[in-house]
Amino acid sequence: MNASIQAEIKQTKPFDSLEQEVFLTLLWTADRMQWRLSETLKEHGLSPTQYNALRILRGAGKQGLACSEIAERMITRDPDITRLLDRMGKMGLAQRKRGSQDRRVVVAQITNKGLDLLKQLDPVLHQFLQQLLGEMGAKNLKSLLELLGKTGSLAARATV
Amino acid sequence: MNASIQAEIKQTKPFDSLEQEVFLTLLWTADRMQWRLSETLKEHGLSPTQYNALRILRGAGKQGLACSEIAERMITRDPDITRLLDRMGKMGLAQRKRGSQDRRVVVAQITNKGLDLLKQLDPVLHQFLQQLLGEMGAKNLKSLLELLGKTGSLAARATV
DNA sequence: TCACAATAGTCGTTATAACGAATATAATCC
DNA sequence: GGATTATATTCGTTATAACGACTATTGTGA
Repeated sequence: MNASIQAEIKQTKPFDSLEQEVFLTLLWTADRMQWRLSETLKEHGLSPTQYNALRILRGAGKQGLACSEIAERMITRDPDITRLLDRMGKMGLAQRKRGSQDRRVVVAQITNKGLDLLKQLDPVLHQFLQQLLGEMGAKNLKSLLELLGKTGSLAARATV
Repeated sequence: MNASIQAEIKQTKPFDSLEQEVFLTLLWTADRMQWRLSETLKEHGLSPTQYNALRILRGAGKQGLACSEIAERMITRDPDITRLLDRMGKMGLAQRKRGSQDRRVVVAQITNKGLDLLKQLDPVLHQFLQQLLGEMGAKNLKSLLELLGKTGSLAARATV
C-alpha cells in the first residue's frame, strides 16, 4: 500500500518498525506539502511562515495580538516573532505598537494592505487545497483528521 | 474529536474547509514531531537533517552514495548537500571522494565514527518512537499509514 | 516600599537554508 | 571531432532560523 512512499524516499530496506514508518511518512508528507505551499505563496512574495502569521493577525481583528500569542498560534514554531514582524512591517503588511495597560507587551495588527493581500490569496489557497486534498474525499479526510488528532496530542505532550 | 488540536493552535474560528483542517493539522503535527526529534538528537550534537543524512549513508554501505542520490532520499529536502556534508565531514561523521567512473559525481561515505554514533542512537530513537507513537496501536498506525500514503502521493505529484 | 523574581520583547551572534551563478565533466548530435 | 547540451556539484550571497544574553516592565512578598 505504501510502496509508493517507500519508493519516493528510495528506502531500500524495510522500516525498522511500524512506528518509524509512520513517523517518516508523516514528516515526508508534511514536508512535500509545505514545499507545495511555499511554491504557491512565493508568487505573491510570502513565505509560509509569513502567510501563517498574517492569517493569525487577520483572525485577531482590529485589537491586534501580542507577540507571544502569535507565537503560540503558529503552525510552525518561530522563536523570534520580533524579526518576523520586522519583515512584515517592512512589507507594509503589519504594524506594531506598545500595549497601553501592560507596557511590556507589543501588540501587532494587520494593515489594510495585509488584508488586501489575504483577500487576494483566499481563493488561491482554497484552490490549492482542493487540488492537493480534494481527491481524498470527505470520508478519508475525516478518518485522517481523527488519527492525526490522536497522534498530535501525543506529540504535544511534554512527557517524551 | 480534534478539539484538542484546535485548542493547541488556538484557532478560535472554525476552519474554512475540511481540506484546510487536515492540511493545518498535518503540518502542525509534523512540526511538533520534528521538534521532539530535534530535542532528542540535540543531546548527541546532531540536527534532524544530519541524522537523516547519516542514516542514508549507513544504508548505502561502503560504496557510498552520490550527493544527488542523498538529496533524493532525504525526508526533509535540502538543496545544498555540499555544505551539509562539509559540516558532517568536519564532525568526522562522513567523508567524500570524487567518483572514479564519472568524475563529476562526488561520493560520500559514512565513517566508523559515524557508524558508532548511529549505533549509539539506534536504541534512543527506538525508544523515542515508542514513546511518541506506541500508544496509538498497530491498527491505528496502519490506518494512518494508508491514509498518509494516499495524501502523500497527491502531494508528490507535480500537477499542483 | 524595596528587593527579587517573573514576564515580554529585543537584539547580537552564529548557524543553517535558499537562490543563483559558476565550474567541471560527460553525453550527444551534427 | 568539435560545438552544444545536460549533469553534478560547488560556492558567493542573501535571508532566515536558532541560541543566548540583555532591557524594560510588572508582579510579589518580606
